[in-house]
Amino acid sequence: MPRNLKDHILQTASELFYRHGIKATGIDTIVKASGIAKMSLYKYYPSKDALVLAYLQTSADCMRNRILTGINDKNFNPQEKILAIFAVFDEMVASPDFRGCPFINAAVEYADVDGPIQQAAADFYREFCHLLTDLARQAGYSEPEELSTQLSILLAGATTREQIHKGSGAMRSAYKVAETLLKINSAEKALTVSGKTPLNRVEINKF
Amino acid sequence: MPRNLKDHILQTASELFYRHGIKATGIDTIVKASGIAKMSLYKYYPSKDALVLAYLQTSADCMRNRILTGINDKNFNPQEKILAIFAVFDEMVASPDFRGCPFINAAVEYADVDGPIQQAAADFYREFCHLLTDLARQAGYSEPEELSTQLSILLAGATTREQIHKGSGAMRSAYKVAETLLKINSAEKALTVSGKTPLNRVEINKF
DNA sequence: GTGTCAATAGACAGATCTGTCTGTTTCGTC
DNA sequence: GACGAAACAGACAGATCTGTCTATTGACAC
Repeated sequence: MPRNLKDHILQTASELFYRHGIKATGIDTIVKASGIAKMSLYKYYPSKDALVLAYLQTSADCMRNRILTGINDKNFNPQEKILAIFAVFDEMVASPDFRGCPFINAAVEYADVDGPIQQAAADFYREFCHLLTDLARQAGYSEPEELSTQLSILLAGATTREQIHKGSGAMRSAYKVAETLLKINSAEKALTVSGKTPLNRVEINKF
Repeated sequence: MPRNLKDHILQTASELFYRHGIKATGIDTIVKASGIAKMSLYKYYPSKDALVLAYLQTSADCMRNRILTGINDKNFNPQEKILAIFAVFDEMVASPDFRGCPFINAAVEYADVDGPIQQAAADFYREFCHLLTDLARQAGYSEPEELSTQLSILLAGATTREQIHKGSGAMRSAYKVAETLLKINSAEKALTVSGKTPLNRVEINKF
């Protein structure tokens, strides 16, 4: 059912790369699974590395979409948006197909290569932290970069833990910690600015 | 300089596995790097998988040693021991040879294999969480398992982040969060038990 | 010296992987 | 029906990987 051959190849390859790992997925496996000819694959993707890069690209697009949809659909304030990101991640790890973060996995598989694949993985991570920092800044926190680092650590750690022990509920634990951090930093910031503790407006409570 | 041939092979293999990845390290590479004959390797380790398992075993031993040394040397109380674990991890990620957690990396490389390698990785993680839970219980926290989950998330997340972006100081951020969590949960526990807030005894401040 | 045994050196088999090449088939357009 | 481009089918080269095999070296006990 390939509406577009190039996309069909990429989609099949992406599923296999994510499920079994990149190095464990050979070209012949992709060719057989997608039911296309090997020459067609090499026509659209001149090498396996090119295909892997495209896979990481679409993974980044997909992730970005899910996150932005999750935080922009309802009219959340910045603080609520941050917590909504944890809800998006909780959905992700709950999927039966979940097998960790594609970027971290790729970075691990291409250990010593300081090439485009490592770069792509690091780039997405950087972009993601940037989003968190922006939200923290918009929410008015005094140390947005430190806070976003802490939040990204929680997300990466819970993702990893769910990868090793599926269904451990790690993302919900991470959510609780994030809630705490937002409350505390919010209070600190308010104290330094206005001298009194603001209301706690974090009441999404998806969990 | 092989005092013991078997150990020498394992040590060389371990360094290569950790630095370049397991699948990226071939038997011939190990043979050349260690300066031994291939038959010697297969005499002591009947397959590459056996060598990988031994690698994970020694990694676990090494990690366990460092952690236990870090928390048992001085006479820390349980709360201080928990924070001392973060100090040990901060030392680890600061090493120029640091390239992430060997167990997580192995689990990622052997994605779909539900065999002994995945098992060994999951086992260490479980054992480690157990230690954290015990310490949390000894410290008297009301929800030791939830707390240990949160702490392990912080450690795994900071380890991952340092792997992707070396020298980002993620472990110190994780340390700060851990400190906060210990304070807060300590207060909660004390309130439920005695009705008043205890002194904050966490004053290691290695950072 | 001689026998024994661990270790070496390196060829080898068989499998697998990436990437190329050669035909053949299919299908839309004229 | 005829043409041409796209896709298929699969053999093939060359590299690499695991694991085995043979022949040789070297050291130590007797």
